[in-house]
This record gives sequence, structure tokens and C-alpha cells, in this order.
Amino acid sequence: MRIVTWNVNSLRARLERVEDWLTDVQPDVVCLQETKLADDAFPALTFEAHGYETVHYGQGQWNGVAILSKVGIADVVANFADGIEPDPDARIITATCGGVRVSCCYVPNGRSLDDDHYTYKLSWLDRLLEHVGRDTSPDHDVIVTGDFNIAPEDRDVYDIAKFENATHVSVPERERLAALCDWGLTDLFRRQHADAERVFSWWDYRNGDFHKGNGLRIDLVLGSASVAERCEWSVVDRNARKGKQPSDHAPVIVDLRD
DNA sequence: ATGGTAGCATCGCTA
Repeated sequence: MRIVTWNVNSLRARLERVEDWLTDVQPDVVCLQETKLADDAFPALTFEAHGYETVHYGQGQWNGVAILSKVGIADVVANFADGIEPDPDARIITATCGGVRVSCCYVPNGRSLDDDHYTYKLSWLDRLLEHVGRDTSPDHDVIVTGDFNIAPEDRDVYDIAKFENATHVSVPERERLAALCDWGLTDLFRRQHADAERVFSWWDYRNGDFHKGNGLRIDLVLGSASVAERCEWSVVDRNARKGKQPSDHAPVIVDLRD
């Protein structure tokens, strides 16, 4: 089973590129973030023509997440499954695809450490852990994936000195990512490439950052132990960041043995 | 140099 995550930064602006990429890569499960679409604008028929069932949870303008699957989509939960006040943003959707419980996440950016949005980011990550714990169990096949807006380690950052007192690398958000891992999840790309340095999944559009190699690895596929054991390959497809009208994120691909 | 680019419901916000 080939599963991928990709922050497409507007599915309306990116649909042709996404379609071409799906044709080339042939993933079984696709987790998309930042579709920036309302549910009634989601191009379900377009993906159906590529062989995918789809679920989308969007709000238009900002955020929006989707799962595409060739191996079934069951027991869909939009937003958090914690039974309290729904998060106002469309940032998470969960479904069972090919026997794996998949959560597709768009973690809040945080903006800056003194911004209310950073507090929201931390509480969102607390709710994600709560959600996963209620929704499933670490001894099941579980994947929690998406744009985490967190670089797990300093080597996932092009120049850590530039991120002093910045989001994406701060101790509190990394602690929350570590809590997900303590629950029973593993960063599958890092597991596959333990010594990899300077492999990034996002590059700012500005300053020619992509061409300078100035990026962050913030798009993650976390898997439970049974999933991690099945993981035989993982790559960031940085070719998808090249060319005309790219997303600022590259897709991350993970292959699992059947 | 506190810049730059891209997307959106576009002149202001989000990333």
C-alpha cells in the first residue's frame, strides 16, 4: 500500500498538477491539506475518474483536508472525535483505508511564539493526541499524517540559527509531537532514513528558498508499530516542488508491505 | 535590506 501526504496550497490552483502527479505515482491513499475549498466545490468526480473514493472536510478560503483512497474509505470522522466543542477550522479528517486508521491533519502554523495562534497550535496538538487516543489504539494499524508545521529535529531545518524564538522548532510543540510518538507512533521517513540530513518537504516561495535548498521537513507520516514494521520505502518527492505553479510543499510517499 | 511570493472571499490576511 502506497500512502502519501501533500499540502497542495489550494486544490483549485493545483488540480492539474495533482492529477498528473497521481497518474505518475499511483498512490493507494492520498492525504491532502490546504485544499481551500468548501465541500461542495471539492472535485470528487475528477478523482473518481482516477479510481479514488474521496472524503473532504473543508470550509472554503482557508484550511481544508481530504483523503483519497483506492482501498476503501470507512468510518469517517471529520474534525476531532473528542466530543467537546468542534474546532472552528477544518484541519483534520479520519477514515479507515485498507485496514489502516488514517488521520489527515493540517496543524496550525502558530505564526509566532507570542501570537494567540501559537497557543491555539499547542492546544490543537493536545487535542490531536486526545483524538487519536479515543479514536483508536496503538496496537492497531494507525497512521497520523499531514502538515505538522513542526520540524522534529534541528537537522530537519536548513539553518537552525534563523529559527531562534520561532515557531516550528520550539520545545513545547516538539514535546507535543514527542507525546504522539510516546503514544506509539513513529516518523516513518526518519525511521527509513536515520542518517538523512537536509531532507525537506517545504520551502518558502520567497527568496528563491527552494533553489537555495532552504527548507524544513514538516510534512510527516507517523505510523503505529505494526505499520512501521511494514514500511519498506519512503521519500520526499521534491521534483513535485519544481516547475510551474508548484505548491510550496512536496509530497511525502510511504510504501507499506501488504 | 525586517525584504521576498503565492493564494484567497484580493488593497489585507494567511502561510
